[in-house]
Amino acid sequence: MDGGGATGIARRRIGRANHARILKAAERVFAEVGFAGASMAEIAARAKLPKANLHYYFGTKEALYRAVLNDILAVWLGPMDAIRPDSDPAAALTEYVAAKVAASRDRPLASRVFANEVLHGAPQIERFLARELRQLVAEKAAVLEGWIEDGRMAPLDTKHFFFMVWALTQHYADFAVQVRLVLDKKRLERKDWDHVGSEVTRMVLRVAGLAEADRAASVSGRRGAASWAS
Amino acid sequence: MDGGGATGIARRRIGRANHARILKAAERVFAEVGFAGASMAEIAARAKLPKANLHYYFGTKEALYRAVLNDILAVWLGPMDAIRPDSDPAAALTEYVAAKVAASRDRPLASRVFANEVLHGAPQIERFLARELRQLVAEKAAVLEGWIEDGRMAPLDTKHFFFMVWALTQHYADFAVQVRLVLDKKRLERKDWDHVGSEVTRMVLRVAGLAEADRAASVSGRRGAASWAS
DNA sequence: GTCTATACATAGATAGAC
DNA sequence: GTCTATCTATGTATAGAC
Repeated sequence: MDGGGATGIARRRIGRANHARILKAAERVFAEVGFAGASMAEIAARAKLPKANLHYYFGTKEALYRAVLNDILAVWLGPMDAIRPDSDPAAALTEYVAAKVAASRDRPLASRVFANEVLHGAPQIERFLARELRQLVAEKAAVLEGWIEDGRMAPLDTKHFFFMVWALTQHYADFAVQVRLVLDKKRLERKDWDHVGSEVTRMVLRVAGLAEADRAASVSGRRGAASWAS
Repeated sequence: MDGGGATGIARRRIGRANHARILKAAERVFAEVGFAGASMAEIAARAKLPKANLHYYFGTKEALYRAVLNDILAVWLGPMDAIRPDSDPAAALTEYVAAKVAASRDRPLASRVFANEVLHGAPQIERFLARELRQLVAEKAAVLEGWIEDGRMAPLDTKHFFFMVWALTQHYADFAVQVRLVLDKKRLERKDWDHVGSEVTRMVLRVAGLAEADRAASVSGRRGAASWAS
């Protein structure tokens, strides 16, 4: 990591800037054509840097790809923080879905890189999925199970419930072209994304037995608050 | 397409067998590593045929890929036939979901090839998505809208409802590795797939306001049959 | 730290004997 | 119709001047 003639400070500042530029360009290219389809030359062109610089900073194409994935994984699980034992179920799920939809809207490239990796067998993140993700899902699924036992949420398989939320929300990033073509839109505008957010939220809340209609019924006394507990 | 010395019949029989072997091997390789990652040499090895034969039958890698996609598209939309105006909504949706889950279970490779294609911008099937798929969804969405108007189904955005069913069911083929690792299973057995089927069906019916609990409530008189129509 | 030139491997595709 | 040998392009990675 050392060499050159500039001072350490200047070197690091330039280094960080280039590092970030390369990561950004790489995320775009990996998202567009996948790991196998991406070429270092294309990434270098997007980053407006010579090809050799990429190898100077990251060594190999695989190492660069892992760096991109690493950036993604940290961001990817953040929204799950909304699920806590003391949260109001409807509010927590609404917040979780909103955060996941926002992620698909604001970082579709990250979603596609992740999807491509898993689609092809997760060769680079298998351990992450088997450990961190598995552990996190186990924890959050336990929270939902607590809510279900307390009659605060409709009974369901909590792990498959998470699969549903992921599938639904990430679909709008990963299958964006299909969504766009079926809806016959040039691109999704802000209002379209707001609509996606409200529709997905509605679906998730209905699955959890927490939709407006259900809650209204509950409030009006037609269905007791603990009616799911039976 | 003509040459050789064998009779037309024998030639075609051998030709068809090889044709099918190549398509099968190609589907597997394209599913595993994507279009860009697939090599004609690898596909030839899986089909146990010399590389040159692939070019003899299909010309180019892209043409072979299109042939694989073509086989998939026909199968892919079949399940939508279950959605008809005169169907019972709950029965039709149950049948539709069951067929889509069965497709993910029985033809996961086909699902992954399709997912990979769409994920990377659908360069080969853009026209199909913009025409056939768009038209089909418009038709079937209209059927659901009819059910909603008649108070036979909860109100929702019907096109996004289809996105939900696709996302949910195809998730189990496309993200199979993640599902397997999170659930800590070596592989999904028959009973696991049955469980997936019942959970996904339950979720979809709840979204449509047609779940057991809702229907029971409806029968017991706590909620009128037309309560969704308001 | 940066960049040009290049080594070496593998890709898709085809020629031409059988 | 089948298959071996080969052409040409492109890919990753690195050497070495600056």
